[in-house]
Amino acid sequence: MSSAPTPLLEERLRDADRSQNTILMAARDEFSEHGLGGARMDRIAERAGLNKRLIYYYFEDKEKLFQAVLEQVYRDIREQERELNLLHLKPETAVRRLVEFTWNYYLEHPEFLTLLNSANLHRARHLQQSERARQLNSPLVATLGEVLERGRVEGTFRGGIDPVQLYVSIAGLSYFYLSNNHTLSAIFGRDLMTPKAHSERLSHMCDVILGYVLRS
Amino acid sequence: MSSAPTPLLEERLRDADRSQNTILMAARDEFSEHGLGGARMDRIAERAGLNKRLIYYYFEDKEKLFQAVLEQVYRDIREQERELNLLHLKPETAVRRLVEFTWNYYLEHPEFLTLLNSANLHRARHLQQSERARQLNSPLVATLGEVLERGRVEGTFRGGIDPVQLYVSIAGLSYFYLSNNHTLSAIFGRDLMTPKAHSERLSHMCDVILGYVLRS
DNA sequence: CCTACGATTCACCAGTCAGTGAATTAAACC
DNA sequence: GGTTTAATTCACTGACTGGTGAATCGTAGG
Repeated sequence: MSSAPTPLLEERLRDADRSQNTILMAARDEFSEHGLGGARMDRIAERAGLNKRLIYYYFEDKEKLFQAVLEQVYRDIREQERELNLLHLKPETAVRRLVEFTWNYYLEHPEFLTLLNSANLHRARHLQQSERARQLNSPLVATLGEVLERGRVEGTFRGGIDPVQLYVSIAGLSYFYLSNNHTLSAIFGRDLMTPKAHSERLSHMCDVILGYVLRS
Repeated sequence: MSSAPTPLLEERLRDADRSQNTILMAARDEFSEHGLGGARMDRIAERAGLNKRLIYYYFEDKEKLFQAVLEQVYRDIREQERELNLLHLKPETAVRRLVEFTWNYYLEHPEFLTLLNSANLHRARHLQQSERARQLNSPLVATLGEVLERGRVEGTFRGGIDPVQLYVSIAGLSYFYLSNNHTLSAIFGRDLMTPKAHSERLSHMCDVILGYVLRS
């Protein structure tokens, strides 16, 4: 945004872009840890190391800030999904890679899961207002659809698979395990977050999804 | 709890059991709509039509009230799962029935999903303190384990299936679709809550799960 | 060097929130 | 009918909480 000389080592004391980003990251952490209702604006300011007034200066209010956080995290995951280049892979490899990527992404970004939960608790009204969110996500389904079609023509995949259903299933298998790992661990009396448990889960999910997609 | 004459038509003005239950139901609705952080004790009292002081009289504080709500909803779903009598069914029918039951239960009890999300946001600390929760849930895994073993012996099921993994997958396929339906609908620009979409989802999930469980 | 404007701080508020001490009232028991 | 105990109401509080008006300060451009 600024056309300033942007010194690489010498940091400016005042930098609007940097401050906005710092706030956004602090807000993402606060919202993901406490939910929209439990998040505190004072705590976000403290996390960011910036004055609370700045949050309102840049993001208007708590709701708009939450919306900005949501847009940012969606942008990030879709960006990384695009970099998978599923179209250049053998269909079977492409599906497996999507399963693995989804699992690893959720594992490394637990904040994404809780933020989505908060968004859904509020009926995703923060996304409905945002045109951007929809545009960001349609390419994924299109790509998956092409992969499925290619696999069908090739003879390895069964026909008639709805890419949306499949994507929801792939995401759901990872999401539920990781997002609900605390209740599940408590309920089943078994730690689901050990490296061993993780690799077992990933292998189970690949079995389930590929078993469904592949022609038998 | 009370050994009172419990008149069937003539309602007593004061009834501890009834009040506790009324509070519990009001709290369940409030927590499920707003999350633990967003829930308001005054609103719970208002929903229950009882004085707020009564909540503290019976449930001590907000945290303990939330814990009581969680225990109650878990008791309800496990009770209904037990009534499925999976052990008296053909293994394939049993698994299909569990998938259908899970789907329908989540569909009819959206509050269950949001409550679990809240519980997980708080790392399920409300359940860890509760011995009861663990005891309520172990029978299900045991039952599912027996069904899988019976199917394997019978020759229709593949071997080596972990009942916990399978249960998490069955639950996850329904959970993610329903719990995140608002973001998913917004993102994919497609209403996931029509009757047609529902029956398509159920049929897809049965394909995925039975395709995995059955020997091919 | 100065100036204009955007970035940041400060002090503050009105309303909200979880939680409580003490008074009051219904009902169970004798 | 009286008494005791449990259920319920009432009136409050102190700590927060989201949000803001106005002052101050850094810095880019002239």
